[in-house]
Amino acid sequence: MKLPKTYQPSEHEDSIYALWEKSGAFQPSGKGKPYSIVMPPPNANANLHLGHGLTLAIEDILIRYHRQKGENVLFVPGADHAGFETWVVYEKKLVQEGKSRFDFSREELYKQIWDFVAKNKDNYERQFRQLGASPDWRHYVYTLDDKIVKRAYATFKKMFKEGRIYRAEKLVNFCTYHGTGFADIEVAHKEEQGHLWHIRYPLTDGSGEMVVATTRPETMLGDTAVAVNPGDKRYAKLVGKTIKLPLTHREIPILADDFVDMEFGTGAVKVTPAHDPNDFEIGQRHDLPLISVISHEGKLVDVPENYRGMSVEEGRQKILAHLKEQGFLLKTEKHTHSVGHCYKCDTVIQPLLREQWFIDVQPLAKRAIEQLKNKKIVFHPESKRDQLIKYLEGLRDWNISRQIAWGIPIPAFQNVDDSDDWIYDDRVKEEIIEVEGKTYRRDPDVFDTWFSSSSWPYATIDYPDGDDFKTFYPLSVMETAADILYPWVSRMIMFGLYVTDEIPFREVYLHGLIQDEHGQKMSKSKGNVVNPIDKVKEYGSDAFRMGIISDESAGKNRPYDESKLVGARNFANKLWNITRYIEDVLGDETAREETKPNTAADHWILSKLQQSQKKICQDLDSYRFAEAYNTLYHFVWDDLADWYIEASKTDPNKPLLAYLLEKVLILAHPFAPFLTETIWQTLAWENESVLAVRVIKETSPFDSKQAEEFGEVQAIVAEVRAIQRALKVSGVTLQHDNISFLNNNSGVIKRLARLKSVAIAKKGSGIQLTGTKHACWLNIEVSQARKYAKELSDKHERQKAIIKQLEGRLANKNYVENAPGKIVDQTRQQLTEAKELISAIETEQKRYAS
RNA sequence: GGGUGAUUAGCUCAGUUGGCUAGAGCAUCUCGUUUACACCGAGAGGGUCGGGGGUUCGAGUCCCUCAUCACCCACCA
Repeated sequence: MKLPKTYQPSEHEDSIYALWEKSGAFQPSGKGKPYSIVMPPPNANANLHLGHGLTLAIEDILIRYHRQKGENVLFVPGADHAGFETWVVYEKKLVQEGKSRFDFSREELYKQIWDFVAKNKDNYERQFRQLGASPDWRHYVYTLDDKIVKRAYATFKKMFKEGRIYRAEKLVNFCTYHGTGFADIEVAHKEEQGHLWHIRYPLTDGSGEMVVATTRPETMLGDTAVAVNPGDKRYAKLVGKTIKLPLTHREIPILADDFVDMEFGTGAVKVTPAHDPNDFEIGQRHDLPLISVISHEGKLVDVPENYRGMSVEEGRQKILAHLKEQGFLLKTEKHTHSVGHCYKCDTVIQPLLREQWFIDVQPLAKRAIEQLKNKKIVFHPESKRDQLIKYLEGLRDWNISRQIAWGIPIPAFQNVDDSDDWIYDDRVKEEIIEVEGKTYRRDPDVFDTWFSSSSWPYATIDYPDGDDFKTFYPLSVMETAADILYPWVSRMIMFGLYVTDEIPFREVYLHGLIQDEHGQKMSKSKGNVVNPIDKVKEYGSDAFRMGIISDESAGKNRPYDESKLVGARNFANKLWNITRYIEDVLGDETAREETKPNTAADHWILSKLQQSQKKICQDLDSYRFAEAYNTLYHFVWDDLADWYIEASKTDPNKPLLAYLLEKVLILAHPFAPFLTETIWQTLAWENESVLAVRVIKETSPFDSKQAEEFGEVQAIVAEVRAIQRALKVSGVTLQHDNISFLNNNSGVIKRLARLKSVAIAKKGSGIQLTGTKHACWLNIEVSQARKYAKELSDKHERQKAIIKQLEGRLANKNYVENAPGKIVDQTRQQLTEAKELISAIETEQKRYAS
């Protein structure tokens, strides 16, 4: 025996992977229909988590399966510099070392982080190999590669020239800890228990007061108006008058604006255009001045001296205390509201005025929405399409500037003498450039990472002139995590249409989050993170892959379940042992080209193979990974191992066994690439043959009538086993009146049912089987068999119930008239069979009763 | 405030256009060492498909409603 008793993944995986790479198995074949997937680039600097494991499992199953269909397959691997994410990690490291980002110039920081990431990048590439991913590594792309940066610049330039990108001073979501702005979508909103403070604002003319309600009293120092609804009778007379703002004594107008909700609070709103997006818009409509009272460091500035330099929270307390002292604070209410936080450090996001680059997204969104509505892209799950459309419809302009060092520098320069004069230029290594006799200074900011990754589907394959682009675009599938539908998928679609005039991919498959076993989100802080590489080491790469997809359903979050990995490990071992057995039986006889099914079992297993292969292919074509795996599992374990191989032990059909093994290895390959290739290489049935590039072919023909007859064998075996168990007998003989079917299958039945023999006899005494159309009986004394009467009577009851139900159905005129003829016939057929069965049971019962 | 998904066996989940007695894996229990495999084999038990209503000859599946849970979006001062 060449193979050891259990499959030891770690002994084979590395060398098998090396073999694949050396053989060129992962390269596009250049023949057949193009099929392409570009990997969502994982953060090059981070450790893999289960999400990566799932992503690669799904993508690699698709990729390997499409290779097996004979397609021209391109799988592009990549890695992400992950701008802000990595920046945060690096900054933490600096802090641990007692340094800070302020100790270095941006250029120095960029260089340091580049080296820092470079060290970790190899780590993740190795881990992808351990997971069995089969990309063409020659195509490896890093998000800071020249071609990606150039593409980002080309897009920026096009948008800049066409007026799709503009520079403006607007309110930006700003994290005062990290010192950078964010796009709307990056802000993490949280429900918080806060307060609604009612503050008296006295009229300047002394004729009374207004009461405003606010959750952020500290911003009152930047108020430039009080607004009421134009239809609010309570305040109609006051519109046009002015307020004397408490604490600062600044005079501000009372104005009417539709935005104000009469029902909320007091119906009067303080307007702080520099620190609230709604107020900003009111300010624009009414031409109000902008007074910034919070700095980018989160301190109060441009305020009366006694508040200056305080943090927002300190200032709030101080101001409230003063308002109270001076009798301006009318009341304090509890109030829950949603507050934006930095998703990394949890600092409250401040809307701050800042000049940034924005993309005018609605025109881009419009095109995307059109294509989505026309179903030009297929979604799995389908429901995500409408969600995406809704999102795009409400999308506001996208802030793409980030004030961090780690990222792609924005290729824009500002005239030092004219702050409104911005030009595009890609000489980003220069801080100062001269153009047409004017001096320009580079924008110190970098792009939002998502800006460059929006071009990922075509930038990676060399748009516009590369051969890959011409062959493989649009991509076949974009497979990624459901939670980046908005930040990434939406933008790839918008950018793809804008830049290439085509949808970037034909289908989108979104997978859900893998939570911990209790349904909690996995996170470092909770300490419930599972490292996929640990699991690969524990159970094998294939077991990890099969286990992780065995519950997969598009778009659905689901808990991690280690027992699935154990089950998959056992399945891998089952396949291993099937191989050991077949190899042992075959010896040197490995011919398998011509299958000649002889027995009912032979025909039956070929029919099962055909059904299973068809089902697996259909399931994979429709992204039903768990179903496909399940079909494979049951074909291999139940049909092949438990029935066919056991049946074949009496008289093995060697070419057929060899044929079945090869077929199974091919079918199982996308699910268990290492195991199947290891087996294939160990068998060495063909020289220089790599399983990974073999294609799925039509299965061998069989006779379906004979295949069906194996069902009788199974029925007889099952009943004999049941009787023997019930009566605790063994060594019995099955007798029949020279029936050819039983003669033909006697060896198999004897073996599977653990009989002493199958013999010909004249209708004799003993227990007659009731579950088969063939008359046969066991040589067990009726007296002894009486013990079996209970089982028989249970069986009788069950049959009676079935008959009653079927008869009832057929007695229902409406059913017979309205149900399709096929269904009604089926019911009649069932009734006939049930009656035959019950009469056989009754005959037996009478014999015991005597 | 808006949206999406979920609710099926003890646990984790399938159940594709409504149609055999609702399935699987794990767990539990019984029996078993038989030319690969105890990471095994043969079996068994376990479900009023979240509640209520409706459509239909027929509903886990379609419609309405209620409840619970989860997630996402949102500029409610």
